[in-house]
Amino acid sequence: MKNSEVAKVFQDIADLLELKGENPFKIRAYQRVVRSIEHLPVEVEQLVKEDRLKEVPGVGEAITNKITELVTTGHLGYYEKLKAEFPEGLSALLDVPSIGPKTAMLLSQELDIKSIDELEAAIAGGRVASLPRMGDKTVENIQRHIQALRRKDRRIPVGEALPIVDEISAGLRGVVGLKNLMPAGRLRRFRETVGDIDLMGTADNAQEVIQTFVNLPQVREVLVSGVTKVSVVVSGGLQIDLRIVEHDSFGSTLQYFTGSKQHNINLRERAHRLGLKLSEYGITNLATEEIEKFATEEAFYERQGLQFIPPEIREGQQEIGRAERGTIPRLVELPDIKGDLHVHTDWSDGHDSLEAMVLAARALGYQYLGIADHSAGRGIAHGLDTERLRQQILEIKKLNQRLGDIHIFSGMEVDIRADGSLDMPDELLEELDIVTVAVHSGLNQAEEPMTRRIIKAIENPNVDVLAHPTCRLLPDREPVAVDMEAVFQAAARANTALEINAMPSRLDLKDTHAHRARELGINLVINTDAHSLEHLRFMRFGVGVARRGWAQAADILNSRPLEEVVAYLKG
DNA sequence: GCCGTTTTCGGCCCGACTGTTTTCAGTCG
Repeated sequence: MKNSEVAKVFQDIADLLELKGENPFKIRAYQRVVRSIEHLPVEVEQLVKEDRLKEVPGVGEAITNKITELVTTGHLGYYEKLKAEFPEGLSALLDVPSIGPKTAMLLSQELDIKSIDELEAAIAGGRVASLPRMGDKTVENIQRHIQALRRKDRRIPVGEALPIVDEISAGLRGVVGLKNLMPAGRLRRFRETVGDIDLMGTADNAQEVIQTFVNLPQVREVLVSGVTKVSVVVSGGLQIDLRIVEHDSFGSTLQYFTGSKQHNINLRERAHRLGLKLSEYGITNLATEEIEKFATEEAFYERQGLQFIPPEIREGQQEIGRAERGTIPRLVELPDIKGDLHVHTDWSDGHDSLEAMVLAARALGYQYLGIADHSAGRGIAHGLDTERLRQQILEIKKLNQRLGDIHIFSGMEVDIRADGSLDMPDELLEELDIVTVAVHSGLNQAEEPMTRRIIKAIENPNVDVLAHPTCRLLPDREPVAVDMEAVFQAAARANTALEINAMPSRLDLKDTHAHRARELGINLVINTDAHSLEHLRFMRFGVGVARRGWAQAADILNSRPLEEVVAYLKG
């Protein structure tokens, strides 16, 4: 049973306990476990086998027993019993913002409503407004939220959101006295998708910033406009909240709005034990009632005796304990990246020429670039056959002689066929500097053959890198069915590197996978898979994923200098 | 249901907003 399925069951349990009006702390305990499971680098099933569930934050004896029952029998008695107490589908009402457990139960008990459709019908019939504490405004509000939910409430990939922030920031650059403008929330933590954008900044004159902001050409609608906060919808339907705060409390405010929620809860619980109270305004000494303000996050963490915690790892897992002991590593950063080892050119389905891609990489300050056009099996992508690949190898040789200051690796993104064989003969692969392999077709294979297929490719001695290992596409296409733990074990044995594909729609490996691969000592490589010059800039998204997986520069193959990469590829 | 430099019981993060209220319940982030 997959972690996501286990997490779903416990999320359901939390929802049902809410409907039941259970002890809120018990509910929170379940919610905490859901978040822990979602961030787990290993499969829950494996932890059960090794009797290590207790190591997961928030998992105690009772939940250990429940998880064990669930993954070993595929069934959880407690959950089934709980479900039977409520009408099927009732918890779906909780998906509507402004409807919580109390309202959902009221609607269910008084009006026998158990779906969003039924709720809409009841509103239209005026039956909802007749309930106690249900005024016109409340009903209107619910209706609006249902419509928003129907219209489009999907999260967008971080790679689409960040360029919007860049544009907005550019538009606000002219405002005098505006400082510290930056995103908070999921975006700052580089979660792979975001629902809206939180922007924060400090200013001498908040009103001036807000006025400029609401008049930006991207702004389509202003939802709320207050003294220090404004919410707008930009073209494309994305909501952006901008908050302007005081310079001297920016640190604690930014920290608060960056989250994650679980990180902040853990931080506050700890602060409480130290006699302190944390809020977005600063740190209050509980004994003296005095409040201390913090202009920077660094100072905010330091006051609590903690090492600075990078936003990408603030997920309420191990990070606070590590910060206490001062053992948070220096995570990889964009400037550490010395090259890109997976780009396409117009030899296959890329937009730009080989030389143009090389020059663009050089302009980014890279020491090397790996060409990885498709193999012939990708007919639709003008994949290269053996003849054209030989020509390209020659072309790259000439270019390497002509340009002294950047090294070009000749390589290929070779298709892994359904049976695990490669779409290019081994003799030719031996001539290449770097061989990257990837699955592009037959994505619906069952887990067992798919796993065998990928492992067979990983174990080919000519293969250096497995690209976008799960083939998922954000926000819609699910990853292929594959036993990732088996893939990791095979990659570790064969010393094959695994790619973190930085394309915003891929981000594959994802954070938890990168974490696990790193634990096993597998080399990671962050590639853009660029199909045009502009795509080379996707690198920062891959770096974000690597950081979320706690990766250091030493874990990333393409953060090493040219000589070391050459040595690795020869080995 | 979890957890411990107040350790096996008694706590459990914090503040704001909204709407329906006349003192607060419910929801959210």
